[in-house]
Amino acid sequence: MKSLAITIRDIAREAGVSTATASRALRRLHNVDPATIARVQAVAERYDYVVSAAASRLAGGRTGSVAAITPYISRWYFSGVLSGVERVLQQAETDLLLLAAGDPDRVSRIPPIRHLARRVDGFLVLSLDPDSSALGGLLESEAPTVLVGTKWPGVPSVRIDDESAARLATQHLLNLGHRRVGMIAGRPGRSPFLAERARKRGFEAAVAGSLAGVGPPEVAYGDFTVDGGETAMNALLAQPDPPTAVFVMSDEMAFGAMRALRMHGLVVGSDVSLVGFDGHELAPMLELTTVVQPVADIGATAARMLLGRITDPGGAESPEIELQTQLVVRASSRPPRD
Amino acid sequence: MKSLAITIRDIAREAGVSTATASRALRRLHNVDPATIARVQAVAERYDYVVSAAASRLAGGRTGSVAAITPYISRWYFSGVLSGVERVLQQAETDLLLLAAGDPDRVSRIPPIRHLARRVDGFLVLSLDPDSSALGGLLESEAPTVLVGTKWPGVPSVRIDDESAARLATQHLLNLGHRRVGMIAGRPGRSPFLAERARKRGFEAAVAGSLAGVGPPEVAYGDFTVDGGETAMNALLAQPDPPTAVFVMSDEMAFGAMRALRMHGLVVGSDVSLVGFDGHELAPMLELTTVVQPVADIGATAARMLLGRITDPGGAESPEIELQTQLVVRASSRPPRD
DNA sequence: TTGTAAGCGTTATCAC
DNA sequence: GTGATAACGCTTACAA
Repeated sequence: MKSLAITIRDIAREAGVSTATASRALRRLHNVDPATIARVQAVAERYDYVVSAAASRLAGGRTGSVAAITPYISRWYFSGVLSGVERVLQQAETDLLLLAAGDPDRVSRIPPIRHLARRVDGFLVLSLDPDSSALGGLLESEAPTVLVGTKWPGVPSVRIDDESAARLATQHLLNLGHRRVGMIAGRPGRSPFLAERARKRGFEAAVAGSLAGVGPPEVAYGDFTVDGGETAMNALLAQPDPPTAVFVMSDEMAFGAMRALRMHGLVVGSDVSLVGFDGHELAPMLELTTVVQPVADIGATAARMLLGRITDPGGAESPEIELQTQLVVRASSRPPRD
Repeated sequence: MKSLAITIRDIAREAGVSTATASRALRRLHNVDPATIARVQAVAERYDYVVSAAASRLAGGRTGSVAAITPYISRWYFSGVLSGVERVLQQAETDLLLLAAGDPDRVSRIPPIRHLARRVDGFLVLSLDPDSSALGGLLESEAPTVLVGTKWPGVPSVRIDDESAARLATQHLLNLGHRRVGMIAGRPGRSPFLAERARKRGFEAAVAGSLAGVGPPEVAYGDFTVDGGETAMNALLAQPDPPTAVFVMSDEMAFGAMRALRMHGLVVGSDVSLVGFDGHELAPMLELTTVVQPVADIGATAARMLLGRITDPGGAESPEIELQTQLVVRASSRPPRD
């Protein structure tokens, strides 16, 4: 398969410079005559030439791509973040390598970082903690990395303040007058996701700081799925003294909880109040009160940060950016019956 | 930056063979002594060695990655398909390059195929027709390609039978006794998506073939979004003689339509019947009758086909695989009032 | 079946 | 500011 592709040599020859200069000009290095840059760029443009990432990488340059490591692809939060990531990378002409790690509780399916590091210029890690066995070596490798939805000392990150968002959401239920509030979280025990742990803390802090008379909260688990949310709500309703209001850690679980309530002949908002978390497209239509988080922005911001780290690894700072959330109140949360 | 990475030379030396043999052994070529293969593989394993994709590509080998070109990332259908794609590719130790093309009506954001072809071993194209300007050159390039959700002469593809699925869904409404049936499609005019055009045909065929007394169908457009579905339903209700049943081309639009009906004080299923298309997780909870399509399977199948084409380009056949759909009837579709 | 050696297309080093 | 030229790590004729 003879390669008919044109190479940097062709460009160099056509522009009347050496390949070395052509290479520099194409990368717009600073120690090149602006006139030369212009000429080379023009030729490249004319021939519709782009450097071979493989050759560039091999010679010690960039790969022109970054890897996003995510536990899931199709869940609402993750696909939303990835969408934002993609938009920014595309503009920067950087390729996106998608790696689905699968549930962190299960065996990881991610190839070792040191292998990947040869293929990409940097890493975007969604929700997974960098010390996770799935990410073995990420912290040691000096590869530019940005965390999304979690944080880690010395590593730049983009997230929301899950703890205070959860506290506010729960507080909203307490303010309405509810005294038996429950929670639907992802999974029992210590969650592998920092965000989930933070939301748990926020919920507990709100309950602990509330007026006297608030009973110990019931907690159920829905694994962040619709069906799981339904099961969890059923579990809560099976309690001797079920909560009149429930903080649910994701909108999708909240939708499932709504279904459970309906199956029990209960009316959302009247019999049991619900507050979700996410800002899912269907939240308005299902009248779900929820904490809206800017998923696409989160992804876009993280991607921009990563690109910055890649071009300027000197920036020793590791900012931890926190984006804003907003509690949007709808009919699913109302004062208790009595 | 001295590379501390171990190379094929190290492996070759350690195994007592030449780099050429090591290269062959690592790829398990057939003209290598099985004993040699075993020995080399063992050494590679021990040193945790993997070939450099960049070097391999440069030397004429595989890149070990494929590109998925998709209009959207976060919409239900696409994220579901991608999820299936990813699962298969991961097992095959093949990387996934994600390229979001954006809406085909708008200006394309995809880098020219001939550039991409240097970075990947093959293409997976979701929903976009290969003659789309966004995909300029894909058909000419001899790169292995598999289409998803569309088809094209001479190119292998994986899809469902959108036309007959739509016809069956519409027929279901007619069988219930509805005589004024409408449709909510994506966009007016000729859709850039073959699937949408096929669903339109299916709907029209059902209506055309129905008993006398069925009026000319009303059609509205919802751009495949929840909000769009709501707007479209409102448009249908504004007609002098609104339909009593509507075939909606996607579940998300159907959810929006439900919301519109509710806003008008109408009851889904009693006042107006609805049939969606997709099999969205929330369809059961919203009692939506819908055509369920196996999105993850579609992606997985396509990925497997592509991997096959890559390893064996000889397979001159271009199969057009059709996966099965299923009409799941729920409370949103019932006989008309009268 | 295995070895030798010539690239693959770029970047980095070191002169000029 | 620019030009030679040696890598970079691998695959693949061609030989043996």
